[in-house]
Amino acid sequence: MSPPKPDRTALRERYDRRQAQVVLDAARVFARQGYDQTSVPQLADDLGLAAGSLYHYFGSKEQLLIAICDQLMDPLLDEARAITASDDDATSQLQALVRLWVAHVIERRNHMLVFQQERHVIDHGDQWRQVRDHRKEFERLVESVLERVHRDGETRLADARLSLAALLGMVNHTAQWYRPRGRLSAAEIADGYVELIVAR
Amino acid sequence: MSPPKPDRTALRERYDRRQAQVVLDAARVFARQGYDQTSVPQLADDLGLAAGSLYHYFGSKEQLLIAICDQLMDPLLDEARAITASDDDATSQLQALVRLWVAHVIERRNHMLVFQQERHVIDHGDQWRQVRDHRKEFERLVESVLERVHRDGETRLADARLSLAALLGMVNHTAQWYRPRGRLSAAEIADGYVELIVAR
DNA sequence: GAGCATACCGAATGATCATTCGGATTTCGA
DNA sequence: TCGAAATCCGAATGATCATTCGGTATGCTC
Repeated sequence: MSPPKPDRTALRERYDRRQAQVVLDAARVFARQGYDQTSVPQLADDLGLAAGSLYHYFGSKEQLLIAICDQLMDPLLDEARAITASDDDATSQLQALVRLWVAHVIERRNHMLVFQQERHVIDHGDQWRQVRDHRKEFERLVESVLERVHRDGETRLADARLSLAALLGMVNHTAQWYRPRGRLSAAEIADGYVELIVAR
Repeated sequence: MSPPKPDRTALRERYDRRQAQVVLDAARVFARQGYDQTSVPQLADDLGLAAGSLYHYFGSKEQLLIAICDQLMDPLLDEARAITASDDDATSQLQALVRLWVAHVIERRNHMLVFQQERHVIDHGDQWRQVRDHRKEFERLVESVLERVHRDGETRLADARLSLAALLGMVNHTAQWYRPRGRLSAAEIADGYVELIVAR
């Protein structure tokens, strides 16, 4: 792993772009074959590279896995922060948040599948603190919005934490059944989920 | 793998019991460490056995994984069949089904976690047809009950298939957050889920 | 308690894997 | 177009793993 050294901006950008593309492609392969069942030479083959070349972009197979999780969580977390910082009422924030979230899960379906498959590594690994923290922060954002909806008397369930668990479950599960060109759009799915949680 | 040959019933039973216990223990270890990250010698060690001894009960590591999935799905499917064969109205059947299902997911939490982690193997492997078929049949049972609830005009969502996806997501996700001695009982959780889906 | 099938052991085997590295090739800046 | 840096290659390395097998220990049946 040896990214360009000085401030050669153009080179740096090319490197970053290529790296991001490798992450994207690797997510697709891992989602289908499994992270552990995919050897590095085989992965490189699928990406049109040689085994050694991958190590130009990633120090190890595990760091590649971390990069997949970062590519999933970082932009989601950024946008979620923006939504929850707005002045809208809690229920509107919840709807915006779930729409964003579902769209993200669908767009990065492969990342989600890898993320879920490797839950045990993420939960226990030493190098995984940042990924864990980001997931935790995102869940806390959803939780706090949901608690405000609850205080406004607009949740269906008496227990706000059960609402949270249910919402986490259904949204994240979307990655496993959604197919492009399906009957429902991301927004329709998201609005359905919100309708289940929120009392009208 | 050499189970007792003739009809020595007592021996056969002892063998089966021990085998089932190995499956149970293996599920716990795999849920924590991951199936691929757990070597057979290490697994054997955790079970208080030697590596070779495991092969007395299982022809391969993959067959052990299949046994874990069978131990999860088979009893669930049997009980689900009984519920959906009853004369109760659709909504009552749905509640009974979800209660059973949540209780099962909680009781066999480790199996569920392994099942979810190894989704890609189950989906694509050759020896996995039976596990796939059983999962499919269970989902169809839930689907058909849900469709009847829908026809009775008692679902919250206009789309019965979205209700199904949401329900599958939240129930299965329960394995990931439930802790024994938690605030909510299995039945309370199940009833909460049903409350979200069904219009009162 | 003799005889025997079962239950278990653990070192040996062969395959596979992640990673390394010396060098070939390509691309970029000037 | 030229030199240097970046990119890529792929065979070699050392470790790890699933599985096997020849053998011992255990405990049931008679």
